[in-house]
Amino acid sequence: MATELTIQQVAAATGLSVHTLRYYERCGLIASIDRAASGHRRYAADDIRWIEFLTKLRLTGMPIRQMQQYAALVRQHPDAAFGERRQLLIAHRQAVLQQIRQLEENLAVIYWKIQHYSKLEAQVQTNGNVKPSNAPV
Amino acid sequence: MATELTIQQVAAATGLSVHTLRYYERCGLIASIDRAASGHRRYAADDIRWIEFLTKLRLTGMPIRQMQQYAALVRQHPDAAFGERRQLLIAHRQAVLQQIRQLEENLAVIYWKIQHYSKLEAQVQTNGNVKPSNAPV
DNA sequence: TTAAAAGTTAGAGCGCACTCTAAGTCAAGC
DNA sequence: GCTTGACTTAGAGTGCGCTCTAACTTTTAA
Repeated sequence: MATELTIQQVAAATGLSVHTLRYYERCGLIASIDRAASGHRRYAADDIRWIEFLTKLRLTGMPIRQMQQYAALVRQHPDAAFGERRQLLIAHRQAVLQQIRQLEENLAVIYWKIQHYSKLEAQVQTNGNVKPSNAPV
Repeated sequence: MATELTIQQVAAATGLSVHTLRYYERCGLIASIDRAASGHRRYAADDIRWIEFLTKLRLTGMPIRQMQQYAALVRQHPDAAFGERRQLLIAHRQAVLQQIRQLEENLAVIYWKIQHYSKLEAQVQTNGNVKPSNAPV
């Protein structure tokens, strides 16, 4: 096929480093990549798509271990085990939703604190100082 | 004051381990905690509130380094430097909002994939197999 | 009074996810 | 032909954020 990319091109395309690409292959996240006669890796379009999906799992906080499980399912049963794969993704989706909820909860406190500082600053502008407080600042 | 807690009580209250509490103090995230005559730490209510805020920063992904900067500002200028502290939190808020956006973007792909697996499974139910595809699975 | 539990410190160790190095092979341009 | 840069491997190193250990002291409950 015409579109066979070198490792460096794949790095540029996916945002991963060449080191990380080799690391992912070594630890089983990526199946063995085709080689040129020289032994150099030649990535196919499918490989790129798989790597792009992997990075989405990573960016949503899935640990390498779990990605390895998922990758193993895909590799061992390319045309089956959809139920298992789906279950794994559903569990992950739950984790991500939970993570977003937690971020939003804590973010609310940060919003509050920023506003609080605005008020204190305004006090400094008018009074020259702030009245003592025992609240954590 | 009546409400002076031991390190273990604070661990239970905040969800941090006693190790982490000592570590946070050692690296300057928490100012020196009062000691009993024995040398044992005695945490005041204010300390707990500060630690709770710290954990919100951590849980939203703020690195220890940045928390140290923030803690230093609070410690060095307890009744001033509101502008600087506010700027730091505003920058962090931006980072968190960005993080949430990214999670949501990638989550959409995971949703799609789950649905895709549902369809493939349905195909297996009716056809006994799936038609070959060159899309990454 | 004494055993067990909880506290202290300095410093070592760990798990994760990369990230880099060394020593060598291969490819592309002058 | 030769240099420069990209590629290969196995394995070592890094940074982060804890987490644990060893050796010791203090508190608590039986």
